[in-house]
Amino acid sequence: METVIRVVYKQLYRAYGRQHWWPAKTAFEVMVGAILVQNTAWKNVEKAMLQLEPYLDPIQMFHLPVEKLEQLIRSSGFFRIKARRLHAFLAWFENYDFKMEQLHHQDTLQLRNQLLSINGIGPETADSILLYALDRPVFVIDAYTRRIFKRLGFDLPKKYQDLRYLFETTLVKDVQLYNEYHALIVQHAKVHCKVKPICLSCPLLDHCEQNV
DNA sequence: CGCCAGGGCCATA
DNA sequence: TATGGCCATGGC
Repeated sequence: METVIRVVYKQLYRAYGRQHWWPAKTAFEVMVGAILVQNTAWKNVEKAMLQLEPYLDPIQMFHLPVEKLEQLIRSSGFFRIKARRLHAFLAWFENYDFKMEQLHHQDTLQLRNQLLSINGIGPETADSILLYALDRPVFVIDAYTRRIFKRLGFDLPKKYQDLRYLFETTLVKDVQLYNEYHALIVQHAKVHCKVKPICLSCPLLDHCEQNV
């Protein structure tokens, strides 16, 4: 299993190359995007981010009326819930004076627990923020990760923490590596393994039991 | 047209 | 602990 995790990374990197994620200008945008993209196509998030552009500042966004915020992020779906989640996140960020620098002083585990305590931020969103906005060595697990390895015929741990632990102990503890790997998994999912499991051009073909 | 996206919460059993 | 309903828009 551990070997496969490393091999899959090599294969994906060879097939798709460097991904340079997260697609956002600032760390704050990354955090906002991480919430908006929950169970949503990134395309829809892009439109919302465009609407949000004049308010892409934590203080301004926090003081936005929730109804206004709802309309701005409408295209990202679940807009009422997500507006609340964004606001809850910003209320937490206020504890750090809305400053990224303050966040950087905080311990990773502390940050993770705090993020998870915010209503609307679960494991994947928290870890996405930690990895892609705060450059912490945290491996992000998503549905694609489970799907890909399941297709390869492996029985992964069901619990999020266990699966994350597996990746983090198998791979070198490196921010750039975790960043690339998760990005590659998402990129791969966009091209292959979407609905039909059979893909002859799949870079993981040799390992995929569906194709044998 | 119907399906489903880079989840998470909450109510049940 | 483990399912199931729910949230909602837009691309394909």
